[in-house]
Amino acid sequence: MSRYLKQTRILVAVDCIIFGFDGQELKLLLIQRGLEPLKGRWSLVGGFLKENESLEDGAAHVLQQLTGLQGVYMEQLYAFSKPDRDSVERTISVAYFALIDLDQYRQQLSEEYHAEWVSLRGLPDLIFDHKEMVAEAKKRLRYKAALHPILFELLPDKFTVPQLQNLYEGVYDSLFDKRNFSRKVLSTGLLVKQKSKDKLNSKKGAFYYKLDKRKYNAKFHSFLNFIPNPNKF
Amino acid sequence: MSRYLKQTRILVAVDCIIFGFDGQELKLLLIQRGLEPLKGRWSLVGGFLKENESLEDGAAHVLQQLTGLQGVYMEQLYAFSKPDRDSVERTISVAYFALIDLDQYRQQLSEEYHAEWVSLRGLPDLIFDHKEMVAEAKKRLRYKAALHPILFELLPDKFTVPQLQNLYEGVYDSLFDKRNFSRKVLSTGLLVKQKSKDKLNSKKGAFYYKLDKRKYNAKFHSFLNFIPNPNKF
DNA sequence: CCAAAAGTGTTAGGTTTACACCCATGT
DNA sequence: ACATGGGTGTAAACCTAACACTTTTGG
Repeated sequence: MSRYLKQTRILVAVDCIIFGFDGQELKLLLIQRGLEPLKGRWSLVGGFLKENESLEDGAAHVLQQLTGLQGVYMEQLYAFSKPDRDSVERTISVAYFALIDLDQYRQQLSEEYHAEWVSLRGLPDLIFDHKEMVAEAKKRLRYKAALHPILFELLPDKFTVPQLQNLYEGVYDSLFDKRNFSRKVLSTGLLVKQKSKDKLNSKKGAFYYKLDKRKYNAKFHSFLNFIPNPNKF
Repeated sequence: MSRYLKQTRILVAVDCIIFGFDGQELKLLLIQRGLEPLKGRWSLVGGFLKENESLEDGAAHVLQQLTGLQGVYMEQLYAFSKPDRDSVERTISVAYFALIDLDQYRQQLSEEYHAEWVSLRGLPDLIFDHKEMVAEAKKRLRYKAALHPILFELLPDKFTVPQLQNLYEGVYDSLFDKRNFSRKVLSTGLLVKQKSKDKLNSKKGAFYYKLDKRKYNAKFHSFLNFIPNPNKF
């Protein structure tokens, strides 16, 4: 293979903003950095792009290494490229955000990486421009969730409507009317009511629902308007 | 400065999908490639990222070199990274799309680059994965224009409502009801009616409008819903 | 005077919001 | 029996879409 002459080759990294929901609040999966410099400081999960990998592959590898999970929802967020963003060497980083069902992932939290789920409020300091990346990811998540049923990716297979509302309220840091919320959600036809109830969060119990995968895939790109007054956000 | 050891450094390019509107239809600014291989084949405008440049800077430089324009609307589209996407050498390319007022740019079309405005229907073959980039850019433009007043960036300072509708109809390849369209558009409060009329396109003449820059900036990120039945698209 | 494009109003249907009470059950 | 959270209905305001006729003027 020939090459382009006299051009600068640059390190390319992938960083993943991994959101999870524990039923109460939104969390981020962070690690304590393993290499010097800045060893021990909090950081997003990431890695350098390998010779024969696409960015999508790279992001999937990063996630799989850390969580063991595959087939997780992931989306390219943005390519960050300020020349001095990495203090060691010039690196551009393409950030991806991932949504994972925190329940499905209770395994070893890869001791090896000192990974932890950290509440989105009160994040610790992060290295480089990772804080900016997280801010962008939050913005994008809010934007997208206002229009598309993306937040289901954060929930387990079976979930209740109050749980779902809780999640939306967490993401938008507001309270929604439960009558309007459940009507809107159910009217999409995306949910299939189950016979069983979740009895953990109330005495009466709340019915479980499952996603109708077929309709979910079909309507994923439709504009659905789950939250009231979206222009407030 | 120290460096990361044993990591692969990769060529990083910036490619720009430049949309323009000539009053009739949407066009793309393409060039005939200057370097071998594939010399003379149609290509997006692009360049390699320089040592001390951010991607945003790189994209702005590319655009400025070709058109002489600055301060143009631009947005990062996506980082394309298939290992074999460039047949010469592995390169990742971060694509940006730009919207420019074709009138404001009637100058030399930089003979030097063999640039041309090409109609979006019936594009020629493009090198590498540039066709895919264009397809993504079209998708993004439609998506975004359904929600935000982004298409004004393609119009001259003064424009008429029928011209604006024309543009929307071009982007969505459909016809909209002019009564509903003008009501929606005017109800945003974004437009300021001028005294003068455009008499080129009709005998009666159509009033010119200008953007209220203040309100435009304020409402740019609001959800505005300019087109009917957005879920059709 | 005619063709061509601009401009404008109404109504019906649907969607969104605000709001309050009853239900089931574990303690 | 009571506290807790789950579940449901209605009416008013608003928004969207469908639809047709009049105006202006250059040729």
